[in-house]
Amino acid sequence: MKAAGFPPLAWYDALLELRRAANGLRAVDLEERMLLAQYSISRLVERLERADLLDRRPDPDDGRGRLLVLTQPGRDLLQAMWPAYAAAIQRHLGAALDKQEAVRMASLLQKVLDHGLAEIRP
Amino acid sequence: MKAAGFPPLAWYDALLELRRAANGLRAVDLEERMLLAQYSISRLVERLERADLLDRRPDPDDGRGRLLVLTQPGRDLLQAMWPAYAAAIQRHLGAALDKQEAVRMASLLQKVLDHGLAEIRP
DNA sequence: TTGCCGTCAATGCAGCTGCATGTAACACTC
DNA sequence: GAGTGTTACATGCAGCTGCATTGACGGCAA
Repeated sequence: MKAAGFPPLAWYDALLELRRAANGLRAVDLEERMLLAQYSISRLVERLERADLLDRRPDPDDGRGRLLVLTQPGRDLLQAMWPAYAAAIQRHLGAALDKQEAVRMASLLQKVLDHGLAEIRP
Repeated sequence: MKAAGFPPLAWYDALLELRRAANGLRAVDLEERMLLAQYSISRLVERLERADLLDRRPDPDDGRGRLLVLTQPGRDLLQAMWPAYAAAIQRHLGAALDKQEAVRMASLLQKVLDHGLAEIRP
């Protein structure tokens, strides 16, 4: 799935969410949007910061929180990544299932997902 | 999916394959049976050996190969693991999909899998 | 025999997950 | 305002993946 030489897909996801939220996100918001565990977000953010793709600054409204904000390199990378990923997704999934099959697959996976979430947050 | 306090599912798989092959397997055979990458097998085996679940001995017929053989603790663990995993699988998948849905899901996943393999081993 | 190539396996590096636990800041109650 | 509980985030530990490279051996052809 991963386009060689490019950062992981999760990085793309995270950067995308940050770009959508013009004023930065708190980690907890990113967690919700990405459906990742708290510690996964924490470490993902750590790597992204190390790669200079985002800034992690204190939240003025909540001393516990951190505001995550895209850096310019983050924006640039986001721009550069999309074409490669679109092609990979098409290659690996698009080519395997036709439209109707993809819809069925999505609906089945959604059922599993709902079930899983129901168990996690009852 | 993981039953708390038990080793990972992959360990169970590996031990099971070893038990099936009465005279031990070479790593390359385990690789084929588990559909894991060469380095994944190598490291999985390393951990299993460290946990004293298998022995890794030189293959008399091929100086490059290693023969993987279950130890007694390996056999015992295998015995102990099954009930817990069966329950977990039922809980997470069995309860989410009815029989017909499960069959559809399996067939769709198989298509994706076939497609992926076709690309990897053309 | 020697030389080359392919095969079997190990390993460094980096990203990711889950579990458990720790720390700091907030919020609510008495 | 102190005590108690909750929330936001970080982190140690261990298992796992993928990529790239290496080392050792086997097989074969010149």
